Amino acid sequence: MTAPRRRRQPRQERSRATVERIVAAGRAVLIERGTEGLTTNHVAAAAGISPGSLYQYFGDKEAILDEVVTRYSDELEERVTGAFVATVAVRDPTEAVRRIVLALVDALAEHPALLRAVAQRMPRAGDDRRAAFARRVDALLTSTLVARSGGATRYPAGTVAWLVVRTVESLAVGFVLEDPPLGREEFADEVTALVLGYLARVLDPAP
Amino acid sequence: MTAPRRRRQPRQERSRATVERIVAAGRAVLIERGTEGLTTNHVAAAAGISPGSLYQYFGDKEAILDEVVTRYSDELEERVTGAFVATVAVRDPTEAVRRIVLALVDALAEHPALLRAVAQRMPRAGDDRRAAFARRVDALLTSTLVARSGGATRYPAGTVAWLVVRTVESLAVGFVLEDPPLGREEFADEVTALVLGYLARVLDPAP
DNA sequence: TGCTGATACGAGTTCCTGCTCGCTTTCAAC
DNA sequence: GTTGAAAGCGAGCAGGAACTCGTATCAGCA
Repeated sequence: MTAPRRRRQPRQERSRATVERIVAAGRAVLIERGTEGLTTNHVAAAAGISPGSLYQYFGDKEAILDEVVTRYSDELEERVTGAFVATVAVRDPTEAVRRIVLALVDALAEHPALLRAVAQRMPRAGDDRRAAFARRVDALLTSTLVARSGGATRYPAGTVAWLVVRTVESLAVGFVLEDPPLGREEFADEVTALVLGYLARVLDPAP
Repeated sequence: MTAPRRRRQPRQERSRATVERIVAAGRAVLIERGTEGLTTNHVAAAAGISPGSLYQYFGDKEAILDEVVTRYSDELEERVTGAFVATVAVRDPTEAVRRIVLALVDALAEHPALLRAVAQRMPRAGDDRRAAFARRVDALLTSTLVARSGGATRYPAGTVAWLVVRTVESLAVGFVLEDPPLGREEFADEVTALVLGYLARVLDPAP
């Protein structure tokens, strides 16, 4: 049996605030000290709380990290989704893709340290969170593709979406975390060219 | 002062073999138990050696991991370079790119566990190894691009190489580590289409 | 106001890690 | 055969991590 992720449901307002403080502290420690420096004592100290209190609400250290990552993922997803939505009215595909790419880059660039910490966790096999996240974005893109192309695709849209999403994601992450040889605008232009070049080739019924 | 990476130069044949056993054991433990399970005791046990003997040749645990990662990187680089070389004679760009992609995927797929362990280390900021590796592949691609295009590029070849290399690399890693919705051959075709679509668009002097 | 369960505390327990050091064994050179 | 440096050993040390538990405080209610 694994430890319970949550020990107690906070009932009073006070304890709900404590949970928030713990999560915020976890995020802060992750940003300041990285994955290595994320110890329960550090988190407790940063939250202005005793180590024991952590375990009132979280089964173990991992559960805290999980919560932090989940919220961060949700935040990112919200912004990306927002960019998609804000873009449905944009006729020009180039402009649409460009905007989405920029939204992603900007979202990621807000907390490079957090992104780095999360990226380190990402490649885990059984990580449902990342998989679920990617799948939702896949679905988003898939439906967009189908809508824009009128359903006339040579390949299953899911496959195309998988490639495009991972391409854009990893390029954006790389752009934020490494020091790339191009600027933000230029990056967006290039990625847009990359994506559209591929989509044009793949979506057109007649190659 | 940081610990010395190597303590003693092995003089006798016996000790040189010990170093090899340590590195091999480190690799094996990394594959079997992942980054978490890579403890000095485990490595020593796997090498059939006492913990103390590790420190005759390696300054600390990190130095062992470094050596394992270095050798793995070298191995990968060699195979990728080999694919590039074996491909210079191939006229058809589609076929050339396809072969290189397949070589990369196959190389990565040989030890998914090792790849996962290494990928986890990768996103570290100050990691020179990965940066150096990527830079060498960049250079390789850059020169290939310049050679094939006759020097007539709209963009600095280095920028193009950065994008292409990171795209292919991360797609290949994703293909091996996640469970992707396409097979090996199909994957190679799609990545080739993606890359060539971009290169065609970017390299042609007249769009 | 006094009672009760929820909340918070934090020193302490347990465990396991990386690493050391004094000793023993091996072996090449003389 | 002798010898001394190289190689190897492995119990054990120091440290720090995650986590516990007996105690104290607090908020809301009769």
